[in-house]
Amino acid sequence: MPEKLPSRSEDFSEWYNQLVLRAELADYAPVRGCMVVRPYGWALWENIQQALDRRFKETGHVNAAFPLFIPMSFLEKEKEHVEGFSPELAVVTHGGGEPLSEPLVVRPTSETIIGYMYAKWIQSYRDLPVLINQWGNVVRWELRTRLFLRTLEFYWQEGHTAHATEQEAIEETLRMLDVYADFAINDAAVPVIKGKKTESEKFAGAVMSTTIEAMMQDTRALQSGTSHFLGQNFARAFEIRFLDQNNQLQYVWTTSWGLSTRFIGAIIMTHGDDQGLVLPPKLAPIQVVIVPIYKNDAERSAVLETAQRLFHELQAAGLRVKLDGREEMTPGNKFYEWELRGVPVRLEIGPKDVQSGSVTLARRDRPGREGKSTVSQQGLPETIRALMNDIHRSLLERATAFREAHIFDPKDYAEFQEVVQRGWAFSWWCGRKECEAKIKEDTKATSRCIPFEQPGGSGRCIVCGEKADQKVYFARAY
RNA sequence: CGGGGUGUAGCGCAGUUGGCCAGCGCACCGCGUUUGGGACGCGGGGGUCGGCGGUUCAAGUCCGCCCACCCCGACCA
Repeated sequence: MPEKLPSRSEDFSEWYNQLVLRAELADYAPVRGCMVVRPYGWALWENIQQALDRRFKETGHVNAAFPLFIPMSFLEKEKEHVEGFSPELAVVTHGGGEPLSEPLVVRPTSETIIGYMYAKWIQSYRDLPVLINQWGNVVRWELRTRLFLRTLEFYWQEGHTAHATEQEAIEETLRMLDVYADFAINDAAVPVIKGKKTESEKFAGAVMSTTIEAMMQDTRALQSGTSHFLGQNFARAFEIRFLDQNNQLQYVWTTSWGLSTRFIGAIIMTHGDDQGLVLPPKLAPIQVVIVPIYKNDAERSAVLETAQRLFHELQAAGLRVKLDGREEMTPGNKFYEWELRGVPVRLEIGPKDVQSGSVTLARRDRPGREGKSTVSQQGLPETIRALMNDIHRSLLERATAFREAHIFDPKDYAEFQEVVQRGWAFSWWCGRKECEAKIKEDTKATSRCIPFEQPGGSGRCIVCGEKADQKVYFARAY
């Protein structure tokens, strides 16, 4: 039978790589750094999309689609933007067998081409705000790639909004960060910390970048979603102007915000265990798997009849259910397989259950015997709903407790350098680039965010000892 | 792009100082027996040994070049 997964403690990154492949979330494509998202992985992504899209619609956004190709000159219109992205651009120089008069960039993000269109569409304050989101793919020519975490091409959504006032654009930026945090916590059971990026970590072309940061089980940080206040930078670059109520020509204020398939990596590394994936119930492609157990034909037909009846009952109750009727595989083998693939709830139905009107329930967040219980077939959908809520709650609690146990408040820089190798440091920082750079140089840890939730007061910079009025999370990051 | 490593069946590997027909485990296909935590028997299919060139009577094995991938650094959602 398939060998065991490497354990997280012996080799976390190998655990991750093998898990992605073996759970059939994704596979390596024939192009270096590119991945194929397999049906199971895509189903997970579709559930993420639905959860987010619903929230985008609720907050007044509409979807649209912009081109994959962007004229090179567009990128060059915003100075910081082009400086940030030019090293990682894929550029198309030929089309239809002829050299192009102007190279086309495969979009690394769409601020520029959307800015160009907004300039055409926006004339008056009556046209504002523009609240558009796009689901799509982008390409960034990364040097070191990992499935889901960093690939040359990835799937995401990017929201792009334009507003009449700075205030309104900042509010939008923060509102969408809240949407991400709400999704992460309440749908993915991934606890996140909301905050601001430092100058050196912010998006190329942004005035302010905000982020949700999550801690993986190896204690590294993963930026799981970002929302940017772009000020008038792109408005000026693309002449996005409107006439206000006083007939004055003004530049709009824009925002952009994105969450990518990287989030799948966050789910894997937040909840996964040594048996495999542990998917949060609300996003799991299969929420309940039914494994029938029998020895002979008589048992087989009785068990399958019950299994099918319960399958339809659960399906009718709106649960994503799978009945695993494969004849060639033993139940034990199926248990291992569905555990590897992270299905939150497993239902075992055997002759004894048929007899007594019960089923055996196994919850994925507690592997082995410990997670098993026998429950009545009566009211099974409700029982399972309650169980899934409990699983969600316990995943979130466990991940939060893990994170809290690995956030440190080092007393001095020596201790800082030590703790940042086994967790995050939450430390005072004076705000100077040099101190931030020294940390990166000495420890490979970077500033993750300046959390909105601050202890208040002031302290001394962990590096230079100068007065500091903000505390910052520092961590090694993906 | 620098440092290190690996390329033999889908996956994991073995293959002696070069020697006849390139092997093993798992997976896969067929038949039968099995099935409450990774079943078993029998029978099968599957290979330009990463690529190109060289040395040799003879290359998976020796030499050169190239390619791909993995790990470590510089860039990053």
